[in-house]
Amino acid sequence: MAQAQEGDRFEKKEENSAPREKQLHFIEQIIADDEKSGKFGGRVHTRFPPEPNGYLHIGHAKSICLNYAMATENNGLFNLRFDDTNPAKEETEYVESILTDVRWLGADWQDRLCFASDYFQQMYDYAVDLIKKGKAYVCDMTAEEMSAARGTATEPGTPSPWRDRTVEENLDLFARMKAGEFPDGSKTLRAKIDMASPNFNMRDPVMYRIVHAEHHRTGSAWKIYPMYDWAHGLEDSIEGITHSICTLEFENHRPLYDWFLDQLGVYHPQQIEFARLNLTYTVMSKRKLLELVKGGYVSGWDDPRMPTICGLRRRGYTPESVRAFCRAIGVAKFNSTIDVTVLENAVREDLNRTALRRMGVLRPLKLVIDNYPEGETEWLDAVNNPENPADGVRKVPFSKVLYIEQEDFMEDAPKKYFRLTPGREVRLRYAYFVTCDSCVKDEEGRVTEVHCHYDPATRGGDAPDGRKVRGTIHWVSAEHARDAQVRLYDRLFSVENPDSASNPLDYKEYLNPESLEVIAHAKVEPALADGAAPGSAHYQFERIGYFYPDTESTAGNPVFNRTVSLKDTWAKVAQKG
RNA sequence: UGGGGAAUUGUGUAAUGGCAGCACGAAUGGCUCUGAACCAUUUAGUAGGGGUUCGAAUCCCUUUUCCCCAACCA
Repeated sequence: MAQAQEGDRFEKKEENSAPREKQLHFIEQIIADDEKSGKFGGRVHTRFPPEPNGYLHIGHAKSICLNYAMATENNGLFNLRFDDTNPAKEETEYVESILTDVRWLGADWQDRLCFASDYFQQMYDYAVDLIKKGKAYVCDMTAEEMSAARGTATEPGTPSPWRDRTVEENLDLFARMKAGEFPDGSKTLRAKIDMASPNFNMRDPVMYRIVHAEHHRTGSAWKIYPMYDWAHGLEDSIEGITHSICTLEFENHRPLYDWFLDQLGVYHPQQIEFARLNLTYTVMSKRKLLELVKGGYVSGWDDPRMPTICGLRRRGYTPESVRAFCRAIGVAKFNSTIDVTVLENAVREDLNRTALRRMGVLRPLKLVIDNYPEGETEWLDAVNNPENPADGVRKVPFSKVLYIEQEDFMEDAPKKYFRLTPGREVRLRYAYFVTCDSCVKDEEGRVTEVHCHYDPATRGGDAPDGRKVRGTIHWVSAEHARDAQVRLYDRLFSVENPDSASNPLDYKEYLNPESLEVIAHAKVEPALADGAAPGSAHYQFERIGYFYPDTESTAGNPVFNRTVSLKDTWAKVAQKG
């Protein structure tokens, strides 16, 4: 290697070792470049454009977070816009839910709540303009005829017999379409582009169709409705959007997006496509989610097993955790599938910092402390959140008879089992050290009761002589325990990708029959029952997992949804044998 | 059999001709009044083949695989 070249390399190295800017993903890079070149006058304005025909899911969250982040990180603006151009599928119910979900996620559209339907007149005027330019025509073909004339991948389509109508005739017909003179499906307005284009989207695409239906906002004012390709670029243009971010399947549509805006000579935003989110063990298409709801496979859009925003919310996911997840998965053009454990870890990380610790026993087993005074109750201090001392301490009642978790006792325990087993001393969290003496069994050999004795000197959970115990278990005083229903959720599907070709059956065949387990009578400490109102707090049931009061929960009838379990190293050890 | 995209450790994502890095997972150890959290260490990658170059994940050629497109849906 020559000296000079060594020198070059060294300089490069110096450059690289300088403190580097945050690494940008490809959309951030495009925006940074545009700001540098002054392409949009340094402006950044994004939007999230849902069609109100279903509930938002985690995939939409990726898009919302992306668009909102691009705006806020660049001192820009973010619009929420309903793409309500198809009255047949859209409903106010969906508008309401979308508003709630976007707000919950924390994306703030300020005063820019937009509706495509507000632009219908303007779009109509633009269409008239296009007709006058000889770039659009009214076509009388039926949908079937049009499909047959579209051609194939290798052969061009055949031009519509109506393609060369005069401007006057087109203007007249289009006005009469608008006036409602023609039945559904009898005529369309089409762009006159290129029937031989290798891109089907350019083979004279439909701009307007006739639909005599009630629109959720404009009522029966309109008899014609714009198609997506025609409408979307106009919506972006009208709102002054700079970067129109959408998913990969619209890549083929970009030439058309550009064509319409160019023909009109109006303000022209830039469409950028990224890969939509796929998650293991679930489905993400609106059609399939709708089917799960309508078919009663789940309890509703907000069933905590659903990947919908409202389902995640009801399950106990926080907006912070969903945002952190969206940040973690990145943005690219590669069609990837994210392991659902990434989502689970995101909520664990957030809830570990913030959730209030409580004790609850899912599968109760009676523990009797033989040497503890009958009828006595002590109120012991328990830390609310060791990750945040400011959350303080609460009192937990302790007495002679307790409930512990069935799996925290084993009569014949393997060596690595640190919990209760005859002869072993463990700590009752925040209470006392107890040593197991014996157990009582029923006729079938099931353990019904465990007996132990305690060391009064270990009150609060510390041994004055400094002796250690390997295991600490949670408990609830039997006398003070309150009943709660606990719902344990598992993945909705039993295979990683219910949609994949490697799983040839209908996706519903792969529904996980054990995705919901209801525990009718869990035993929880009083503070949990008192804090069981919906939305009151996120909890960690110590050593078990994170739980969140269900929307049906009341103080008198507590219901907790398990958001996610704690990581369980012991389960792995036990499984290995 | 046309057009448009894409391929980097198990997963996801950087490196824009110059040390293949980061996160998550996993494994191991430490710590611990949660077998959690936390800390430390380890693990493992440029789809294949050619070429250009002092030097290629990056540029060129070629092969393979995957995704999207022929709704009056978005």
